[in-house]
Amino acid sequence: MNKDSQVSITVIRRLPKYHRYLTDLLKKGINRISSQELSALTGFTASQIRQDLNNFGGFGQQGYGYNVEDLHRELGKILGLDKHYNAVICGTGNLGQSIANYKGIEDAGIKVISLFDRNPKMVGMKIRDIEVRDIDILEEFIIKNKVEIGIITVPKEGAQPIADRLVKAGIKGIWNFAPTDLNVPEGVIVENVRLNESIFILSYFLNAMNKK
Amino acid sequence: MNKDSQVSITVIRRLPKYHRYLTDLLKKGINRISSQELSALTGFTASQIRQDLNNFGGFGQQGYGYNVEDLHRELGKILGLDKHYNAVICGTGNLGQSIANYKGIEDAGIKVISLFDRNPKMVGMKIRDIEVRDIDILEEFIIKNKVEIGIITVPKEGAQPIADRLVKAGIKGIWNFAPTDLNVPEGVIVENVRLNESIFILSYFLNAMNKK
DNA sequence: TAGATTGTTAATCGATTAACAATC
DNA sequence: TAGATTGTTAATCGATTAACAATC
Repeated sequence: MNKDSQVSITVIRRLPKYHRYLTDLLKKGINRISSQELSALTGFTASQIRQDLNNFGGFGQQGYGYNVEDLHRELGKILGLDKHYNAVICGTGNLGQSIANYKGIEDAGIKVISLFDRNPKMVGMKIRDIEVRDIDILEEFIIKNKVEIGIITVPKEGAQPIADRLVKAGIKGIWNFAPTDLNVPEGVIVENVRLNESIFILSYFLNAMNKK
Repeated sequence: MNKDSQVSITVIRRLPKYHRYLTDLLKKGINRISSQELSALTGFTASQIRQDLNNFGGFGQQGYGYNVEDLHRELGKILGLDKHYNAVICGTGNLGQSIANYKGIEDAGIKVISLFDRNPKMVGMKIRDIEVRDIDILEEFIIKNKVEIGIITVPKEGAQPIADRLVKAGIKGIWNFAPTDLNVPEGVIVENVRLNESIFILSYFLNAMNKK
């Protein structure tokens, strides 16, 4: 319905980087930036930056550039950082615990309100003041607490069954750390973190470099 | 020098997914697959798959398709999974510990042989049988043990100084988990894992979805 | 041989870059 | 006003898809 939905994924994936540098600039007290200066910071071309931003409206001013505070705020809105969501983490292995301790998640307006595990030894424990609950009460908890995001840090094999349960309980988005492609109905967002693919890419380039 | 280096990064980033599905097929004992079947699995078009693979040579056979074992092995070689590298993890926070415990890293032929931290309370501890050493002896250790990969899991501010030290000590590749863009000399590979950007993207699509 | 499926060229599509008029 | 820099159109570049001859 809105023009946001037509903006290509390649553009969207550049937005967090813009936002990150604007956060830095804001901290430094810089209140004005040109596309050329942003280009020097981000490595994207000035032309591309202007094109990207203009997908969402004219945030700049001719002869001046962009106001850092305004642009930062607008990008934040576009990224939905002003919205608040409850999340749960499924799987309390090392990765699940890392995510529970990861502060960056709050910058996206997301609050982890419970962890879940099937291991009775974990149930009842607290990680950064967040309680670990039995995976049996997952659906019940999600519905009761208006949880909209499920974070999957269980092993590969368990990921799809958990995703199915999350979806059935009404979750809207999944942050998936399991190295598998989840099948979810249309309308449910899945964002994958592919550690395995990332390390393979590093290996590829090391290998390619050595061949030269 | 070799044709690999001309292959575009968009193609390279699809290779791990091919490899992953071929690993699955191999486990299932399936020994033949067509580009069309691979398409159904991966979601890439059959045409794209044939194009991608032909960047590295003709692995298929007309009228037959691809031999799963052969293709799996060839992709493994292309990704350098047959090579072995020593790695160290800098930073023993939750993320560093997760990575130390992450088994997927071994699939890339990478062995974490030490962790480093500046916190004296951590030094001397073991994580999954890997010793935590004082960050002061980082360079010495790298040179002595032929370490080629540095994994950065320290906070944002510490990332660049650590990267500089890693590079000076002769490291060839960096797996960077800090939310910052590292400056390294040409020839040093940096592969970033951007948890902050990933969660922002999830937020974006949740927000976009709700607007519809 | 007939059928199937690759390898590869050509066509299309989309993303990036260049250029410049609009305008602050 | 003159200078600077955006917003936006046009040109270029690269990636994806379609098509089909080659060939197993």
